[in-house]
Amino acid sequence: MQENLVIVESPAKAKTIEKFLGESFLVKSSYGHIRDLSKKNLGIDIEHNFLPEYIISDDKIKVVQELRSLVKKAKTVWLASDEDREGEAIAWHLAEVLELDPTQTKRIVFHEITKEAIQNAIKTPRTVDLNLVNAQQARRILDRLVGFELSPLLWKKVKPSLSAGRVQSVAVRLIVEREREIMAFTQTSNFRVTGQFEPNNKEYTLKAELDRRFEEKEQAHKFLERCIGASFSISNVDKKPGKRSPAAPFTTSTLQQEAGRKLGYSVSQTMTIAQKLYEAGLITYMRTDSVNLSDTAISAAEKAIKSMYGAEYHNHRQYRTKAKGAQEAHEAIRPTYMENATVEGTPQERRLYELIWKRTIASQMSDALTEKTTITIGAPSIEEKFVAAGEIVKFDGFLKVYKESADDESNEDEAEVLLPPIKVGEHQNTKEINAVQRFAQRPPRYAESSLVKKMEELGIGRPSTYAPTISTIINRGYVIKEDRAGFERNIETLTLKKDKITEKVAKENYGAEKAKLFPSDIGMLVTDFLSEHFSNIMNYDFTAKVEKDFDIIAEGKIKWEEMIRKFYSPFHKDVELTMETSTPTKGEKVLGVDPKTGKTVSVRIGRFGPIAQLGSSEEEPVYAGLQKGQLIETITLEEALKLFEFPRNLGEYEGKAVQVGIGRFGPYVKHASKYVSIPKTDSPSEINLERAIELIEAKRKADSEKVIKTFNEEPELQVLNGRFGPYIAFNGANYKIPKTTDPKALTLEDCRTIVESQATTVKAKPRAKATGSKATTAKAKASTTKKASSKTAAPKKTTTKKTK
DNA sequence: CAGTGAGCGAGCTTCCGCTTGACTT
Repeated sequence: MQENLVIVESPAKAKTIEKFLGESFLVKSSYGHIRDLSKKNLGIDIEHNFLPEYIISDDKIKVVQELRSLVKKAKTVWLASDEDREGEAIAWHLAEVLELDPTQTKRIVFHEITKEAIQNAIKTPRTVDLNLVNAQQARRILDRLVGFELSPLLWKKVKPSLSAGRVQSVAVRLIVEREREIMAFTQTSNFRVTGQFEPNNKEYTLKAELDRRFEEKEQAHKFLERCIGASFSISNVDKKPGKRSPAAPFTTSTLQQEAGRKLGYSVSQTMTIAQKLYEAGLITYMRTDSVNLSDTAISAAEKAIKSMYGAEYHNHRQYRTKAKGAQEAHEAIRPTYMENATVEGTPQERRLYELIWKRTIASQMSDALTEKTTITIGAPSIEEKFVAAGEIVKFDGFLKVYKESADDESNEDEAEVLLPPIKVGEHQNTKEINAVQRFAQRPPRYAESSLVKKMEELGIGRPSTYAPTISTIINRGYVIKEDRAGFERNIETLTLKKDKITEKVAKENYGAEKAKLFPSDIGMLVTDFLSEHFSNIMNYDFTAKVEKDFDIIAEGKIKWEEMIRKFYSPFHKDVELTMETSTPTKGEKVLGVDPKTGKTVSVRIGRFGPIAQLGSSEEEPVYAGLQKGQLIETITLEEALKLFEFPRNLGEYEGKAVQVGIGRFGPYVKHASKYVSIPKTDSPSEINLERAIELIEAKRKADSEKVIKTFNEEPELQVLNGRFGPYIAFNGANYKIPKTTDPKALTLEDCRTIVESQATTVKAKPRAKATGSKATTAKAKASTTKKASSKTAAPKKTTTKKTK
């Protein structure tokens, strides 16, 4: 019987810590917060000094029950939640619920999971810091007040089920404002001049850029004219040493950014994979804002670097966290064992692990040493100079392992350029000089990861909420994550070659977006509404300001109720005033008059999204939904009028009408009550009958090929041809067919084997029907289903989670 | 992987931060 009960936040952590403590210690987890404000109402009694009503969360009732009985048996209870505001509150709630005296109960903390750190912590316990707890209560209550007073306002004035909050509303604002910057951006261009030079013996070619750009084509042309016959020579050669230093180890935010840029993972994907690595004991905790590495980690990294790369590659470094509002309860995200450059696991897990390993190791490596060479080329008759710049790496240092990537993908000149040995004064012949039109870059749209970066900069949100916040603003329909096709533009080029100037126009694609965040109409409308009435909360530094107050509460200098009162009185007045005075808004905008019918054309937000309306509401108006990518803010009268052209009648095919329409999933052709999507390459307003028939026939063909195989003995099982290739459909779930297998040759027995082998890994949710019991007995018989039992079995069983 | 419009009204929606599973809608 253990006489000590230690409670931590995470079960994985509990497992590791238990190993470090003696036999007399039992380590359990609270699984995060165990209580929260009641959700049935506000959960705060405003009349009674903001008295919070805490209740045990539904999913924590069992946890609390177990802890209660363990507490009874234990002599000493140790509250070992994280050392930050939230962790302190968890400890306090535990003390309250488990009926422990918070002024007596032992509270311990550690920042790294090592035997030494934990034993040290046990030696130096303190009690719960009630001031810090109060700071957390203030944080929690403020967020509830803001969220639960603003959201109903939106239901009333804009649309039901919407939401607003200190974090999400500001995140949406960032995206809305960026979009408006892009709308306001006017494209400018200039002419960039580059020259290729070579000496008389043609030993090398030098590529150099002119030190000025020209606004107008005529200027560039005149410059090229001046170059004809000019006598160029090397006027200067300059060499300078440079260096580059590695980036700090990963925090949640930087891991999300790099995994997004380098591996293409979404923020939530990254977190799910990291969670797996953490649970397997391969990395430290993945929700952290700290760049700190423990002493043991630093020396393990040193050992690994010296043995793998040599002593000259090692450089001891200590990093400081600079993120706003960082609480540093954990270490940076790093491998548990530095000597393991790779681990076992799924390809995704392996790649993320390697990224973490490289980043951590590189952070303890030497600077890269470089040499920058700048060569200047000029002619007596020409004022401007050509400059060739090159950089070579003299010592690669940390670059041997890791290079950070940038948000904008436009650094294609990063490649190492080795410049030839060159003498000052050497004559250069002009091989070719080009003046190429260059367009200024518009501001970039946010990707998930760059939004997280921005939020962290502003101190909005925490490592545990970045991913959920992005899901929220997408689920509420404020923001859309998608790809958009680019546009085409002309690029003018002037070329001087053999004393002749020629002009050329080339086409260039630009502005294509991949997995970027776009604001929706509702996102823009809500942002404007909130900004108008609650500018303080929508301010980018609102969180930073209240954080300062929370810190003062944590120091015990003011009471949390006072701080909340000061915030709430004016805030609540604004809410009431807005509720009474502001008129409900659907973002309606009149675009003009339809020249054909003389009726008014307007756009607004309808029940199912943005719509265009032809005619006033009294006279049975015609509606048309806006298309993907169209916004109320920017749609023109002409674009709106086009929407009313649908559905278009193209004529008849096989005696039945052929129509073109635009639906929820984009443009489609309708024929004999069947629908065929129109591909992006076709324009729905220009498509003709002939082409439509082509699409109908193509769809028929695809449909006829859809069913590859069926079996009489088992009608529920089918081999089908889908978007991603052939697959097996069985009982409402789908199973992939190995690439090496010919789907046509599959027998029913083969199919059953495939279904069975994937039943546990891919499909964790087969339809729970009467067949369910049959399926499980079948599984129980099969010998390959160890995984199944551990996954479907109740978690209380200590079936080993070893899968490899 | 499937699918292609919008009446009426009652009842419900919602926050941020800690943590993992559960498994239908």
